[in-house]
Amino acid sequence: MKILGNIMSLFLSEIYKMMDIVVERRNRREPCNALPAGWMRLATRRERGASIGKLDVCYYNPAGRKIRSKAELTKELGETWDLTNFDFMSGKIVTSLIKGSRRKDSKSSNKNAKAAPVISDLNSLVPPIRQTASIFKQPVTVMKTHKGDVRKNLKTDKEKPRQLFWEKRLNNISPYHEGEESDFTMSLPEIVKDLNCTGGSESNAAVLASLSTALHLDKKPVVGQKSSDRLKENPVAYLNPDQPIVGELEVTDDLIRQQEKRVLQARNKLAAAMKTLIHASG
DNA sequence: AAGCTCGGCAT
DNA sequence: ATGCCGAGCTT
Repeated sequence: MKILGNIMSLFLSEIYKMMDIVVERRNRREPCNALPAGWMRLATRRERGASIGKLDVCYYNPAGRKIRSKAELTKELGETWDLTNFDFMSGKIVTSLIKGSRRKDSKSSNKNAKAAPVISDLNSLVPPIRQTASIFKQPVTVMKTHKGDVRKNLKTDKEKPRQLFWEKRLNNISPYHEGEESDFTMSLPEIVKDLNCTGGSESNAAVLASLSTALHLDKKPVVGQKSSDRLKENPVAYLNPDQPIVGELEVTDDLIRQQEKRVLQARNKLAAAMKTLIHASG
């Protein structure tokens, strides 16, 4: 009986070895690009025992110390790295963890669709969700003061909660191109002004993140924040979450004409480049 | 002694 | 069902 069990587990471990070739390479530390540089991920398949086949995942910090749980990882990185949407098992940032995302699963989507692009890159464009979720169940008492008022109030209060200054959470993320030095900097136009209340020397990155996200995702016009001294004292009350964290933008006709000129120049440059390209190839 | 692996408790 | 960690086992 015992011999049969041994043969069985050997047989199973062989199957899992074969599966690992397709699914995931075993016993190999691999860099994890959802974590800071130098962090490695290791997945190990259990080969014997009652829990045979189970995948154990651990991480190694740049110093080589082993991290075995998300709790432990948070203890080490929580201050410096946003792990809200980090999935410990897969080592990737998972869109399904982001509140409000309703992505179709791969089975029901188009058969011809290519594999999803690196999800962690996409997520740098998604404004992070509110981080005040409590692990404890919070009791709620509904007080009915006026007859018939409750339903009406629920409807008007349905606005989604938002996090102010979520841009600060993108401070550790910077764009880079493979094989190039990652010293990306971008100067903003004169009319874009920091609100001067987000604090810190890295606020320019936050402003840029905020502005580019607004331009990329929102359909509303980007006009900036109404200038107010009270904003610095109480951003919760005076910050407009629909707008990027820059001062009120004053776009003059002159600026528009300047920009038109630059676009025209760029188009001419592109046309010339294409012309020489066609000439050279054809 | 350090690292690996699996059991088993907690959630 | 699954995350987490203790402890026995291996090197």
